[in-house]
Amino acid sequence: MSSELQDTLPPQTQACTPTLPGFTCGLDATLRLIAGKWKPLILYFLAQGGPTRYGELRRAIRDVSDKVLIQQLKELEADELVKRTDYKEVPPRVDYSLTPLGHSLAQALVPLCTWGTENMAEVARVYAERDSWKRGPA
Amino acid sequence: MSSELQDTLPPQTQACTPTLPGFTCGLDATLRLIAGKWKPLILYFLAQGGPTRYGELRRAIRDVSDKVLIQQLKELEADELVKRTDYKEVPPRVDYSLTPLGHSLAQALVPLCTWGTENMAEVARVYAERDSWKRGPA
DNA sequence: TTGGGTACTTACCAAAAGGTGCATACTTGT
DNA sequence: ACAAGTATGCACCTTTTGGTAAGTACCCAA
Repeated sequence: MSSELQDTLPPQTQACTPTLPGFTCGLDATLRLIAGKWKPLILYFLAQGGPTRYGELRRAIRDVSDKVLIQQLKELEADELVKRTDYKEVPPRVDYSLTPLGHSLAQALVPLCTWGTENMAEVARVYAERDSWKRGPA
Repeated sequence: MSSELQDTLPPQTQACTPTLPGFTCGLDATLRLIAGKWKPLILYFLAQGGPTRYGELRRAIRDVSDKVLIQQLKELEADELVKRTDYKEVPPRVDYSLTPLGHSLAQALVPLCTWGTENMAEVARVYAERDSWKRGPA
C-alpha cells in the first residue's frame, strides 16, 4: 500500500489513529455500522436498485428471515443510512432507499464487491479445501 | 420487477455478478472472509506495518483477547490472506504478514476506512443519539 | 527465586446474533 | 369462502461469537 493512507502511518503502536469518541479509527467506525450479517448486502442492493419494497428486498436477499431483515433495516434507519417510506396504503406498502450518507457508504463498498468478483475462483477454492477437511478426507 | 439487477444496472455500481459456488455475488464472497470482529483491523494493520510480531499485533489491536486474536489469525491464514512465519527460536518468535491476496483485499478496505474517517462526526452523532434513548434521557 | 516476556492452548461461559413459527388486519384473486 | 400476498411484531430457542482465566515451555533480568 502506498503512503497516502489517510489515517496515520508514523511510528505506529496502534492499528489506526484514535480520533473521535470511542472509535479507534475510521475503519472501526465504519465496521460498527455495517456489522450485521446482511447489512452490506442491503446497502449494496439498494444502491443498485433505488427505492425497493420490503418484499422485493426480502426475495432478493436470499435466506434472510423476516425478523432479521426488518431488524437490520431498522438499525440502518436509526443509523441514518436508509430511509423508510410508508405509503400508509391499505395492503401495506413500504419502501426503502438510501440516504445520501448511506449512498456514500455503499460506494465505499464497491471495491469489496469488485475484489470478491475478481477473486471468486480463489475464494471458492479456499473454501472448498476448508470444507473438505472439516467433513473428513474422501 | 426483474430480480436480475446485476446485468441491467448502471455500470459504475455494477460489480456484482452472481456466478460461482454458493456466493450470491462478489460482495458476499468477500464478506465471508472478513467476517470476524477483528479481521478487517488485522488486515488493515498488517497492510500498513508489514510483517508484525504477534505481541505487537496484540498490543496494537486494543481489547482483543489472545484466544480470539490467535483464532482469527488462523482463519486468515487458512484463507490464504495472511502468512505466518515461525522462526522457531527459543523464546518463541513468530510474525504475520499479508499474502498478495490479503494485500489486495486490504486495498479494497481502504475506502471503508476513508469513509469512516470522513464521516466520523456524523457517525458519532448517530451513535450518541442511539445510546441516549437506550439508557433513558439524562 | 521471583517475575516478566514470548506465543500460544484449553476449558468453561455469557452474550449476541440469527432463525422459526405464529399472529395481525386488510385486500385481491379463484 | 378461502388461500395468498402485504409488512410487520413477538415469544422462544439454537448457534455463533467472543471473552476470561488458567496453563505450557522456555528464556532473561533482578
